[in-house]
Amino acid sequence: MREGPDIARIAALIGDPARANILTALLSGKALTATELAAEAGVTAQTASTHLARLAEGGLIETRRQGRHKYVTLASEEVAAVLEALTGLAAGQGHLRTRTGPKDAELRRARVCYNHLAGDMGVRLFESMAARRLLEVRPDGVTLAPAGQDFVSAFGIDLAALRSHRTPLCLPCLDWSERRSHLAGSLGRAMLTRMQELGWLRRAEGRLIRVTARGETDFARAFPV
Amino acid sequence: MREGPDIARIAALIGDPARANILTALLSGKALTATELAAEAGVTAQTASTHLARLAEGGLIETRRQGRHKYVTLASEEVAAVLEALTGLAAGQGHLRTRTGPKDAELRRARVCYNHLAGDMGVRLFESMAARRLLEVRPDGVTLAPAGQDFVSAFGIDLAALRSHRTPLCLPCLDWSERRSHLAGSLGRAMLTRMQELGWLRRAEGRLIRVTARGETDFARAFPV
DNA sequence: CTCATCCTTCGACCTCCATCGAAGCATCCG
DNA sequence: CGGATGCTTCGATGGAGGTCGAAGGATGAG
Repeated sequence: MREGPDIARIAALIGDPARANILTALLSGKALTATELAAEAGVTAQTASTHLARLAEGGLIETRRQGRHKYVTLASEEVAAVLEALTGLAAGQGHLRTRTGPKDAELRRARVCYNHLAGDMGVRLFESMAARRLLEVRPDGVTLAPAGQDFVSAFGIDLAALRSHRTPLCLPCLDWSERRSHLAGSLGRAMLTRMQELGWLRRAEGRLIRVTARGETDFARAFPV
Repeated sequence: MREGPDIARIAALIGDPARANILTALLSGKALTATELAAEAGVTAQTASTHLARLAEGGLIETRRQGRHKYVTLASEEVAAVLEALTGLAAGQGHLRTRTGPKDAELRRARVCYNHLAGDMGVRLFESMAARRLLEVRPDGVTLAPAGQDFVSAFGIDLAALRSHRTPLCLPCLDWSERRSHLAGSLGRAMLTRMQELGWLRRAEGRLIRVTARGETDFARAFPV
């Protein structure tokens, strides 16, 4: 018997293939219904129901009832961090469950990581803003510099509204495909949705993102390397 | 059936209490023998043997035979990162396996995280060096600045010897107790052992570290905030 | 060589739990 | 009010795997 937090309890929850599929699907940040998750995990609605009950009791997901639907999201960014760390370790071992299809290349390029932009594009955005001193990167975290506030507002984001939330504005998030940081936090979320508004990106199935032709050129101009 | 890395396989390995105990014990960075780990996990030698075989086959640990002893270490820093992330999540939920003894406060103060200094002291060291520009902290990683090279050499560390290893020199590592970064990588390891040579620290049982009186004052002088 | 220590393999037991069929609620629609 | 959809609970089944006793190598000590 050792002291310390009970990591086995949490790891065992993630350790079932059906539940791991559910959690991975939720990494997209979208709130999914129970039946959608059942299909995603490849099990019937009954088994998915018991899995969701377990995950909720274990504090990994949060559920919210709306009419006769049950919407499910990850409970916190920390849960997402654990999942990304696990994904990174599994990917590093080269143990893929199925052979890597053409989707994987797209997934490495641009994808959604708990509601913010990840992959190659996410890293480019983060590093471009850091290099131009729009973001202050310090060991204890990332903050938005004064010049960055002007930049972000000009980009079409309502900073005051973001600050009214309790969630932190800027957070770094380590990428499993690029092994470099990208921008998380409420600002990361807002920038992703803003890019969709601008018609730069379109969400495909799962956490995949498709970049439009205009998005390609405008992104390169707005976030030079 | 989803694409992507197989995180369930790894999570299931961590998800057994006995194996989780073994892995947590290995977070100290020390190479432990199979029987020591069996005692640590609270199981007999036979069951520990099968667990170790599974963990090795899953790529989480590495073993090395020396005489009739079998020494076990974690396979990589990435494995340690996953374990620390899980520990952080579990600690955040307040789900402790046993009640927090007086040891916990000491553990938060100074401990060993896969062979480098973590806890409050680890964070202080990292931030002191970053503030004095001895470390260059950038979004894609941490490097040792020229001034930092002189500092580290004066501290009594053979940089050339460290560079000859394949492992990276500097790595940031997120702390579960402090939620801030501290210094990992081969330099982090070297600094920990150097502090032990200087008589600043003494290793207690597990991953706990005791700070000597001289270490207290000398550390504050060498790494001011 | 002989004994002790460390570790592994084998076999048997037993518990846990993922899964699905069937039925039961709750909600929305017409 | 029915009928349909989304979700949950119950019960039975089956399989996976954690556990330990017993026995068998392998290594080192005397």
